[in-house]
Amino acid sequence: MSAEIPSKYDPIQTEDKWYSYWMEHKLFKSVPDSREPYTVVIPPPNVTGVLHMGHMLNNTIQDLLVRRARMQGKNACWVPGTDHASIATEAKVVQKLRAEGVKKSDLSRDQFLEHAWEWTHKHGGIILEQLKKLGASCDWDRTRFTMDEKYYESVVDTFIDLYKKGKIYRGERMINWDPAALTALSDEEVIYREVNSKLYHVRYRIVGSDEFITIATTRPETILGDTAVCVNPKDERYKHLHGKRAIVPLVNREVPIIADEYVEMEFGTGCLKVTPAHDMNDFMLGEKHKLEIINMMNDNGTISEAGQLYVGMDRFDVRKQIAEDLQNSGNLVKIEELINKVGFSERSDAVVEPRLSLQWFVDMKELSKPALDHVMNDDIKFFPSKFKNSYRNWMENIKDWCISRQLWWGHRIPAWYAPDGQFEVAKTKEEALQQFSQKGIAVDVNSIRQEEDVLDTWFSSWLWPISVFDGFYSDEEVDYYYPTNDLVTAPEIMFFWVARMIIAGYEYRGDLPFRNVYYTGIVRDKQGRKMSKSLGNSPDPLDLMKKFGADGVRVGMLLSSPAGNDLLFDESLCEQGRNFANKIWNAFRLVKGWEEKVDKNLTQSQAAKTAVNWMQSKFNSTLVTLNDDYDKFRINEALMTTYKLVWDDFCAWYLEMIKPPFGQGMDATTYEASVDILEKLLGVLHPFMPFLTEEIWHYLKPRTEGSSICTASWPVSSNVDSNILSSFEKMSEVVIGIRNLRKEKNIPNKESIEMIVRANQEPDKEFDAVIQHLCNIQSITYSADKPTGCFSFVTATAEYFIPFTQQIDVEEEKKKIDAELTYVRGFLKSVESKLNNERFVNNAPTAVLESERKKQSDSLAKIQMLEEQLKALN
RNA sequence: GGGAGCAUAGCUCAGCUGGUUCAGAGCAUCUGCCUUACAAGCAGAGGGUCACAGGUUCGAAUCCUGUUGCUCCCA
Repeated sequence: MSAEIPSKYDPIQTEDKWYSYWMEHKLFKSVPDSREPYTVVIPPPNVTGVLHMGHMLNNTIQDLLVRRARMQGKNACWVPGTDHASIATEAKVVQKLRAEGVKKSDLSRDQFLEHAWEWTHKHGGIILEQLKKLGASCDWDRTRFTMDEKYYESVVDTFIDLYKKGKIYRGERMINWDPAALTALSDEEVIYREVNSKLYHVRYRIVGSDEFITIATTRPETILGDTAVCVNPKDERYKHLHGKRAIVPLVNREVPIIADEYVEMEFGTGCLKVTPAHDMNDFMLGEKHKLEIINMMNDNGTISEAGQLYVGMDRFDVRKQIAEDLQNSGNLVKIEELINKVGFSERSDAVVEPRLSLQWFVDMKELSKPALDHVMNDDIKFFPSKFKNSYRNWMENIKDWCISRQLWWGHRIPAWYAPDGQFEVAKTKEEALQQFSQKGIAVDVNSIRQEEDVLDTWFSSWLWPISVFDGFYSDEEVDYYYPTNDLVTAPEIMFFWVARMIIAGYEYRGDLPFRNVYYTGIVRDKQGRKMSKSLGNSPDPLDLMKKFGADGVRVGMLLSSPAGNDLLFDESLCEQGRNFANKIWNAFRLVKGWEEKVDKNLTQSQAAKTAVNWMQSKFNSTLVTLNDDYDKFRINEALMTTYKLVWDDFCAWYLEMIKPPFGQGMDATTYEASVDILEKLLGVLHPFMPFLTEEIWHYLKPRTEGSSICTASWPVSSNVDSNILSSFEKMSEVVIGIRNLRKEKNIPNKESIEMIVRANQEPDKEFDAVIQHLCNIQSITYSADKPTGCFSFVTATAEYFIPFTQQIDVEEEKKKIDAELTYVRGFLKSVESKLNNERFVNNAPTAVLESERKKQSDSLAKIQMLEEQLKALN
């Protein structure tokens, strides 16, 4: 046997073999049937993305949940797919074309889209192939893409529906503008970073006076668009200026001096210039105080005609130039260094420009209400629940959602414009024409044109849990699989995606999209830095899997990642995972090796019988804990529970307890029980380590073609004998005592010894045979008297004696007993101080009191034993 | 500026409704072992003022208040 089964587990060979087997036998395929469904939809990765460590963590957890559910007999359905990721993908295609010397502006929309599709077909789906290496048990027949024909249609239909309901409108609003990508961004696509800036102090002359007022700004170029100066009404320094006017330097425009609580008196000079067209807060001030709006910037970040000066220059060049010009005109008071936060585009990394722009919006106020309520009342549960707070905070202050993007790659907005600018929202040009004519607007096929903009990527992904089941056009699948069960995702996209799926779920299905949301942490490197391409600190997941095996990496990922906490990734975690795999492998080799040593004539030894009984109870009681860990999404604890059950209980204790002495055979009863236990262990291990467990499962017993541990049953807990569990605890104390004694006294393990036990209560002999087996003890005798000429050690309930095999150091022994006495006396003192406290005795619950009294009597007995030992030595 | 969270062993974290000397786990470290499944292993050991200061209580890592430090989200 050992010739066939290698001594080290080799993951590379087995993984591909079993993944093909699983695919071949369609073990992950799901179609609606009479079973309870268990559904998970994958957070669709970018279609042209490659697998990174974040995906590894996220998909390992999903696979774990799905595999367990499948074993529990549920109809497990994990839907994979990809997202068209409009900005990210378009940027990549633009970049690729540029490298080939083609500018996007030289192409027509259709030509560009052709390139984009080509790119998508070439690079799309790589990531899905990589997920298979990880062992992901998705139903690949269901793979969806957010720009699939049907999916595209559902996005467009949703737009039209919301428009008809009055939830979508077109309007001029302050939006985040990306001057590099030339597109609007949603608030969530703006990343704020601290940068070193300069705070320019600029003085404005007061009209009709020689007095100046000094404002402070980090963006002096926007002076060109100033339409007011603002101070805090409570600010004594400026009270005399309320209602007066100031002159904007260089452009010499007269603007009002207004007062508003918004101004912070402590910041800068306590005086603010107001540029409503180029700052969110200034825009609000402008609306409130009815200020003029001067849009002094072009979409590419250069100064427009309205700016009067520096027309056509870039905003950052102007910033330098205007500082000089203000200096020359005598208006620049001083420049301070300042660290402030500046918004950058998530995609192009350009400094975002707040800009007034005509865009499409979703009115979120009403739509979001059920989504808030159903999370707050736990219809949808968040794990960990702390994320409910930020969710509520966001939902209660929700802003309208800017959904138009000035891009080509994506779902084109179904709006049609007449030459005069009037528009109709309709699915097709024909319908649009009809709608125009119904309103008496004379247009024809050639005069109307479709909106150029596409929709925000998230406007398609928010339909994901419905659209993957064709839920907008057919009930068959969606009625069965929806609501899905668990969503596993990163907290970073709680607002982008999770919140909006919940909104769409209630709007279009009248029901929650998923019952539980498990938020994973961010995978960071050992030093706590985010993994990124530029830092080069992210290992390649495929390399890791080659090195440690997919199972090893899976275990490594889960070892230290409690829900919502960041994971400080270190290869040594995968090493630990690989070592665990090897440990299981060797345990299996040991058990399997006994198969040919089974001797039908042998009867089961008492030690083995006890061991089997104990292991069964231990397994069953641990399974209860394990199921509870899963139910509470304590994933890493579920792993640790399993890890200890296998490594400590099964390998370190059980296998040693039943291991026959060298050269002897194994009885059939114990062998069969062991195979049975190992099979159950493989069951609870399978979600963590699918490949290894499948390999061993097939070795362990003859299996029929097509059978798999993937669809074997998750073990069911039964019969927990709590007596044997507590007897085991006592036994392990004794065994550790003997091992220590042997070590201290240099009594080799091979030397068989006697043991005498003096118990202060009815002795627990349950594990005596096991103790003899584990510690090479010839006989255990019980005695009321104290034997002489022995080493000894003491547990809570008994005293153990091993006869001397050589001279002993009396002083050394006395020292040890003294130390133990000191400890137990201290313990007793702390217990008695409680018991002597009348208020404790009167107030503490009976159970607590009783346990204290038990402690008292146990330690009194122990002290007596130790004192006697000491006396005996003297 | 607004909101949320965290602080426990060298590291990563448990510690659920206050109650075993409650101060735990895994890893790392140290010591001894190549013992016939496994050195990717076995047997042991050390290591912490539970951030700080108060308070509530018979009893606080746990509940309350303040302080300090850190993180995240939002503007």
